[in-house]
Amino acid sequence: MTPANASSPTSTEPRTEPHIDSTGPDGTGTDSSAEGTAEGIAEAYGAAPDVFAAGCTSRQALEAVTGRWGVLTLAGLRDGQIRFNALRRKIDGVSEKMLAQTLQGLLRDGLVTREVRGTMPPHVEYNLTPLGSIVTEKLTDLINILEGSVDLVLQAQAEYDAETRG
Amino acid sequence: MTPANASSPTSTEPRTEPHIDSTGPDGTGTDSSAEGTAEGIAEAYGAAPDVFAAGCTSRQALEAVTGRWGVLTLAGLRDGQIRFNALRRKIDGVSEKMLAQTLQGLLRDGLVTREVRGTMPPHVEYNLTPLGSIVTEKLTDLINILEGSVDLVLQAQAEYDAETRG
DNA sequence: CTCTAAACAAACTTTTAGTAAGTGCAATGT
DNA sequence: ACATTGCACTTACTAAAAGTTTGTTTAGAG
Repeated sequence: MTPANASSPTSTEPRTEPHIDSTGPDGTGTDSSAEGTAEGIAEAYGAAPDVFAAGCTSRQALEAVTGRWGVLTLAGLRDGQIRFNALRRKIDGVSEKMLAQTLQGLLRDGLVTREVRGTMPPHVEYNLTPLGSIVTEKLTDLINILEGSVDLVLQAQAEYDAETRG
Repeated sequence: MTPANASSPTSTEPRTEPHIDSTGPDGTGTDSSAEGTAEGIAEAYGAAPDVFAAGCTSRQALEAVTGRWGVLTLAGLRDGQIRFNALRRKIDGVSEKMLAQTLQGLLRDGLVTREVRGTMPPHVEYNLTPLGSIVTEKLTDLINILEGSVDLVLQAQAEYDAETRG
């Protein structure tokens, strides 16, 4: 019943779509990435985007944002532009690969910008786009709530563990 | 330099901590889950929680919330209590295992409640806790932004793909 | 009686994340 | 002078998640 979705484009992985170019070799067709999926088609015809639908662009974006390192990456950019390795040092635990991949995903969805400065001692600055800023504002709210609720969370965890292990 | 963290407690996986019970066999010690980590200790001494720190409880909670299915699960609960399979049908693409795991993680962190009704044709209702409601509010804002920005995202994706594949 | 549905649990496979190492070049350290 | 370090990545390889399938228990429908 559940349609076996062969390609599972998840979170931060740079999504290289199958790209069914039905417009011919000249490639002048408007190329919306979710082409072929039911939601992609519905979207193209003006249907309301729905995150609960697996193929919806909004869900793809959500996955880029809320993937393992998405939130932290965006939060790391909230104080203005920052270089790759500075961001890496800021986010405790990210590997270079994951940060690069996450940034590429956010870049693709138009949430961050990338600016290459000096040619040779590589200097690259990342920053938020207007969309990225709005999204990051909400994420910052979320982070503040969670940081302010550690006591509550810790208590809930203790209770849960006591019940579970009993 | 980067300390190789052996145990990586991630997102939705029901975290069964090593549980270093230094209080003896009676186990009366207050058991805050991040015990042993630098951030856990700092937290216990009243330091401000920081999501950027790998061992912080707030980050654990963030990972439970923003994990692959966390946001969608919480969003699925925003209209009030709902049964397991109803939630599963609502969230296109979740497997039973993942939904159960995600719910357990959110349950442990005190974001959702679980209520077992009739004993035998299993009837279980899930709902948000006050904390979960606040968090879900912010997530709903985020979702609305993303659903309202599909055109922008689609455009950014097209541009990115054109540049990348060029 | 057989079948379905609910809410999971356990075993197994596939996908994704993390680790380690390599790249090219310049500024520092010894 | 010569090795080392830092920058911003990429590519192969390995560990850890997510996903799939099957099984469980018990009531009610047909």
